Amino acid sequence: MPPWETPSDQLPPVAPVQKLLRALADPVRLEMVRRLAVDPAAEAPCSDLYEGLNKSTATHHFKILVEAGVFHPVMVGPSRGHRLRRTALQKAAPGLLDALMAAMELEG
Amino acid sequence: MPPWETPSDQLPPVAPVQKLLRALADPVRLEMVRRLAVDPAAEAPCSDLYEGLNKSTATHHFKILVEAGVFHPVMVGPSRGHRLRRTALQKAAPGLLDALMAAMELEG
DNA sequence: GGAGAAGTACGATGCACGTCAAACTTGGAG
DNA sequence: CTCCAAGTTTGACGTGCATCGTACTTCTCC
Repeated sequence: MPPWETPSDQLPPVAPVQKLLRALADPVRLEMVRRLAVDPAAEAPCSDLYEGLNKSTATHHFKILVEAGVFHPVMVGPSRGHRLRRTALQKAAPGLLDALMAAMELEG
Repeated sequence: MPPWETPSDQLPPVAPVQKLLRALADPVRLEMVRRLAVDPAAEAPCSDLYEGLNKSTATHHFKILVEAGVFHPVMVGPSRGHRLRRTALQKAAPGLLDALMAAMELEG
């Protein structure tokens, strides 16, 4: 079964804090997360999450975010895409995502 | 004027989120922060913040944390040490430190 | 079925960074 | 003053990782 068909209640666990931080501590990935975080649906096709970047580089970053449990691969219409695992993240690191978004908001 | 005499209201600004995350996304440094975070005084001599690590490596990590605005160099009795800049952090990234500590608590 | 778009897989490359050892600095204790 | 403990500085080394180009897969649409 391809990853984008995995039911939401059987997703792999979110990674430990340390790995989570490493996943978020890259400008490209942080921007990817931000874009999904401000999206009401919290999901978007791959190409909506980056710009001016080689496709293979983008895939690399997606992989890291998925393995950290931040993203979950989904189908968005005809294209592949990713969904932000809000509730899982909130459970594993309560308030972390909110804090990051707030901080990014503060500094523009 | 040596850095440990800088008055608390003239400390350099906390780094932008991205740099903050990079500073925290290392197991050694995260542990250093945790130790100060659980300390009521929020300060300790250098040697209390690490173990089994070369001194120069520790200095290297301290430098990164100071430059990110997480630590502030102070004198702790006769030795040098560091203080966790709680309020500055709370202002720059509200809830971030709490979220991290909570997450670490959750996973033991 | 064929063509093209959208992602993925795989190597290669270059730089950042975590680590250490050794030499230097500084503050206290005797 | 001398010695020692505690940190810092500097230089070297190895690994991890972000990036890219190219080749491959897989989907959609005609």
